[in-house]
Amino acid sequence: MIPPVQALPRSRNAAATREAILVSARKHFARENYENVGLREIAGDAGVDPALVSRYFGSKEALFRETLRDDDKDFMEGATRETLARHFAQLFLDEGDTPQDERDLHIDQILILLHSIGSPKAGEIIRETIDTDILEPIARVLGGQDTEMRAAMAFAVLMGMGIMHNTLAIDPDMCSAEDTDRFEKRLTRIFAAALEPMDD
Amino acid sequence: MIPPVQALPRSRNAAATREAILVSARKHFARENYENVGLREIAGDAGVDPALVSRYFGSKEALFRETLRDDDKDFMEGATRETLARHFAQLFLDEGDTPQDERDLHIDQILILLHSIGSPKAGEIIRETIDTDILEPIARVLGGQDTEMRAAMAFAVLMGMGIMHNTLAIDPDMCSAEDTDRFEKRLTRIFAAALEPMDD
DNA sequence: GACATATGTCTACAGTCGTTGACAAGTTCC
DNA sequence: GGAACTTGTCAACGACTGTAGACATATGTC
Repeated sequence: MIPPVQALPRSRNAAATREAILVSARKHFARENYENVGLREIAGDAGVDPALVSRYFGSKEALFRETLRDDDKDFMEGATRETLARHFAQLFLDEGDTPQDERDLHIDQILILLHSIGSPKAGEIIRETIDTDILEPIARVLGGQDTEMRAAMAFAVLMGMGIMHNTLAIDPDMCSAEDTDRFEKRLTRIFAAALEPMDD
Repeated sequence: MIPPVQALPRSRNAAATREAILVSARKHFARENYENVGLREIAGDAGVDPALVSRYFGSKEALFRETLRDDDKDFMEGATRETLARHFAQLFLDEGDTPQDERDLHIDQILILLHSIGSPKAGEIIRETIDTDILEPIARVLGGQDTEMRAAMAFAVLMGMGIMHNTLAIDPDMCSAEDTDRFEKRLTRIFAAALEPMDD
């Protein structure tokens, strides 16, 4: 189903195999639940013995946490207070001008969040990640009243849409280009309602 | 942690114990992942041998499906095209005039959906439930263009907010009554943006 | 009371899981 | 070439899971 991450025999190199395991783990966690991903599958796709995973990362939980780590991740980059709503809509619609592999990493990481959101063991890790890597950056860009509230609500919308689209695979059929256009317009309108300060 | 559903010894009564198992299952699935809920826990809280669960419901999957079934469930009852946005906001804010136990059942069922959304085995069942029990009723009330799309987007918002609040327990701190008020206003505005027909 | 049936329990199986410790095979350095 | 170290494999443990079949016990009927 999922193509092996690293088929070629790797010369002995701790850093490289560690990375291969991490990449394989990201791929799997982005497709399935925390509890439904086995260390044996991760190791298998990385071309490695399952025991190595435990030894390199300590535990499955630690591996999962590592999976979400990203040193230079700022997905609000380039967004100003005025373009926020459109920025969010683009984020969901997979547009914008971020380089492809960086974008893929971000998408995988968001998918990981969405898939394991209901898992008690992964929950604490996910909560932290959302707090520090997502909500705070959003709130920092926002001005005016209720920055925390608005950030949380906007991300809630993004999350709901993401689950609808990726996890549940429920999509209103948008056959024509006009349909897509109206969807995008409405999406921007919703994000605006969540993000913009109250005017009354 | 979770108090036993039925502590008293039950006289032998197939229908009653079946119901007790179902109630216990609902409680557990509303608090944890599909794979993290064991038949032994469900049976334990129902005061019953684990084997009985398999015998009464056939399989864990079938039990889960039964958990979501509700013969007279129409959570759009009383909503008109004009009051929709407020109806949704009230649904989330736990207001309205539905009787308490019926409301509790609905909330538990929604929590079940949210918690196991990432589980591959429960996924198909959840998808069906959302389609027939939620999206279609919403779309039926809506008029005008893009009824499916608007229904899906409104539910996505509801789902995102629900996960934020219940599963992730992330809430913008709303200390004062005015905070809550502004939250409610914004929520209604978001739902309106998702539900109302485009006017341009 | 005795039988038949419905209801519930007990034991155990086959499978999966994460993790560990002993061992093998490379690599590096003297 | 041999020692010291790193890197990877193997086998297995203990804990857990959903489920099935044999068994026990209560209920209902004659």
